[in-house]
Amino acid sequence: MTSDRRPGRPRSETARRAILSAAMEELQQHGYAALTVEGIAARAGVGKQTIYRWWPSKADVVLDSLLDLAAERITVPDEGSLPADLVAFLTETFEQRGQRPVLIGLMAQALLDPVFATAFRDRFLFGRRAALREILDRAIARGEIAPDVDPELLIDVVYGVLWYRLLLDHAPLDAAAGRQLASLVVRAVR
Amino acid sequence: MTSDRRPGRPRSETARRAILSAAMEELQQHGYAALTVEGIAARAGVGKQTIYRWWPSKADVVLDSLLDLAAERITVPDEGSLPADLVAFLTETFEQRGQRPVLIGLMAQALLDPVFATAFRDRFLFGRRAALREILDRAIARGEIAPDVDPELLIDVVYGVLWYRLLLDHAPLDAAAGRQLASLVVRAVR
Amino acid sequence: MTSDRRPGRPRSETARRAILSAAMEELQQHGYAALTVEGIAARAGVGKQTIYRWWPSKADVVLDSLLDLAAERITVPDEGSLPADLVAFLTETFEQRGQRPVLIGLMAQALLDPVFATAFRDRFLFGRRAALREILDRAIARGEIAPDVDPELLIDVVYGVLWYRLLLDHAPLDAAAGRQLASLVVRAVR
Amino acid sequence: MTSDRRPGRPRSETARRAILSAAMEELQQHGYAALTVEGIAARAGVGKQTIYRWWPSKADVVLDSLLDLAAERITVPDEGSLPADLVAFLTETFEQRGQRPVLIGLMAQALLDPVFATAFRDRFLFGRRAALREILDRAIARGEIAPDVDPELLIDVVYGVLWYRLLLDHAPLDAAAGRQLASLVVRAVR
DNA sequence: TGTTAAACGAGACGGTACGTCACGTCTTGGA
DNA sequence: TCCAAGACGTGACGTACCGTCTCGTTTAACA
Repeated sequence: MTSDRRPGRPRSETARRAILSAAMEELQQHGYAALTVEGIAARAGVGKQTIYRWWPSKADVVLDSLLDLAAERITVPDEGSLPADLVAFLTETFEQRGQRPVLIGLMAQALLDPVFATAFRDRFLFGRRAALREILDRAIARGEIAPDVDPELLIDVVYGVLWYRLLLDHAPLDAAAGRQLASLVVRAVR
Repeated sequence: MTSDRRPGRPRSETARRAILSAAMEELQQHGYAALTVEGIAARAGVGKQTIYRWWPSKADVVLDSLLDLAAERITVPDEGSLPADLVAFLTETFEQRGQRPVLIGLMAQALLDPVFATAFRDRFLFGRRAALREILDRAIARGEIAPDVDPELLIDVVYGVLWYRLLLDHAPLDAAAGRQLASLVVRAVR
Repeated sequence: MTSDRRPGRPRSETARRAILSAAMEELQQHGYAALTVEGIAARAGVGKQTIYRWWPSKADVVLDSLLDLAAERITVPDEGSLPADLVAFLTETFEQRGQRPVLIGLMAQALLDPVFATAFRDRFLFGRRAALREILDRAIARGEIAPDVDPELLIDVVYGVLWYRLLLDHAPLDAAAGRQLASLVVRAVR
Repeated sequence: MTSDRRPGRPRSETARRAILSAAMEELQQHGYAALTVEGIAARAGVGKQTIYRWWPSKADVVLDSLLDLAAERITVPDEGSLPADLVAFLTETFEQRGQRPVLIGLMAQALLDPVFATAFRDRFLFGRRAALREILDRAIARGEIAPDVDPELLIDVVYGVLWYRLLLDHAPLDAAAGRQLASLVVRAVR
């Protein structure tokens, strides 16, 4: 067994955390459009180079902040029936108050930068899809979903509505909306 | 009846068209992220001021280009039944090949700039929603949609899936996808 | 006869002067080593790009400042005899108090940057040499300089001593030093 | 008698020599302007700290390299007469081909950094002056120099011409130039 | 048929942030 | 204690665009 340390001064965990926090604070206060690498560095008390050394863009910093925060929070309910699972999952998912600035900022960046888009999909969005897929797979096993319904389309419907409302901000995004959508989905798969 | 002419040299229609074309060409060639006002002006053979005189931002130029192109193309099918209408509407809507760079660019801008977001919603997105709403209202009148189904949620489902796939680019966006979604919606509203 | 104006907004004379003054002030206060383009721009109330648009480097700004100031000051004495001319020329030339920071800064830059070195030679140093050459040519015509003495070497001697003392700062650089050198040169050319 | 050893690991002579060589190689290849501490360290296979531990700046490294190389080479001729000594000294001194990049780099640094300027003067330039002074003192003892001629000024003349040509690079710097200057000096001191 | 006034092209302007470079210092494990 | 390695805070670099401004020129309606 050998030491897995690389030579040289190790990466500063203090700086890493200061950067992630600073990014979230700047974002919450001034919005994603006003977010700058220089601003993050200044607030974190860190050199710009320390940011560029570890993250290819400011969006990747924000994504890491989000993943750090959301790490523990993905819970897949297992209530025994599709309607119960869906309501539990969607009411929780739809109550992402405060996350809107983060999510639309990341999405904006993903739309402008294909490289980041891949990271965003793989590290964030696809994880959420997998959680929902688990619920649907259990429902399929129980025979709660008609065999001619494509579960991937159902996932698109659920997250489509979520993101569409997140982006347009034209309709409420809360537990009630989650319940309403859950009931529509249940109706559609019979 | 009065002359609506203002004194001075009138706005140049030539310049206007050159700007809209240049914007679309730049966008198609280099993507929205690389679009700059200076680039548009240079390609159009126009001074920057001429752009700023008539549009508040480059996104508004692109939106105008899009609306110019799409002006005639919003047709609301009326086939006599919800399934037929939906299939007609969605197969056409989902076949927007080539429009993706424009649409995701505008959406990115809308996410970053709340002022433009309003313009984008009011001048583009809500128009699309209204078309679908017309179809649904006719179906409701015919009794094809259960009374406890909120048509606005149905619209969110349809455009949610459309935009979600447009943004993520993880699943096909074509006539087949349109038909699949149409059949799911029909199933859900019974 | 046509207007020789180029199209577009003309160069701002105000900005030009503000930049040259700011450069000289910064240089006098903090020295050439601490001179930065950002510092000049900030003090002049000007964007950095306005400096880069017109000067390839900060050294060229300083050189322009120097030439602006020194424009009128090159006077070639004509007293009728080599000793008198030399004393007049050297006492004046050697009394360049306050210019030392400027001159050694420019020389340092010229040593580090061959492109600027050419500009410095052609626009400043060779002009000084030409003035002395005029004096020597008159002396040659009068037969005051032995024919086997190369006037270019004499110029090197005079400016060599000047610059060597400027650079090393090990010996006085004043009117007395000028007189002493003048008498040595006169002695050498007999 | 005590051991002059300090505790701990002794300084690595290997590293010292690698640093001096690397500095000279970088300088000869890319010029002084492109010389960096990081570049020297990388080429020498040495940590940056090892350089900073022993030298205050990169210029001091180069100065040490130069002094290492030039250690043995200062020879003061003693031919019995001023003209012979001067010709011998100047022809040798002026033939410093290959040294130009080193010398102008060090001079540039000295002009920008007063601390290094002192080191450069004391450790390099004044040693050269002393050699010439020895020759002149012998000539004074022999009565070859008129008593009203300041030998320090003569030294300034000689090194002034040398450095002025080194800096401007406008005239040859070779044995012939050395002989020409020697004959002018001899003429001037009669 | 000139006068008036706004739009036009060109491009310079004061700014902001970018991503990079090198500085000189600090912090590891190993010699 | 020194060494190689390399991360750190710092600060300036030169560039790209922003949105505004100031030129001389063009183009129409009005006088």
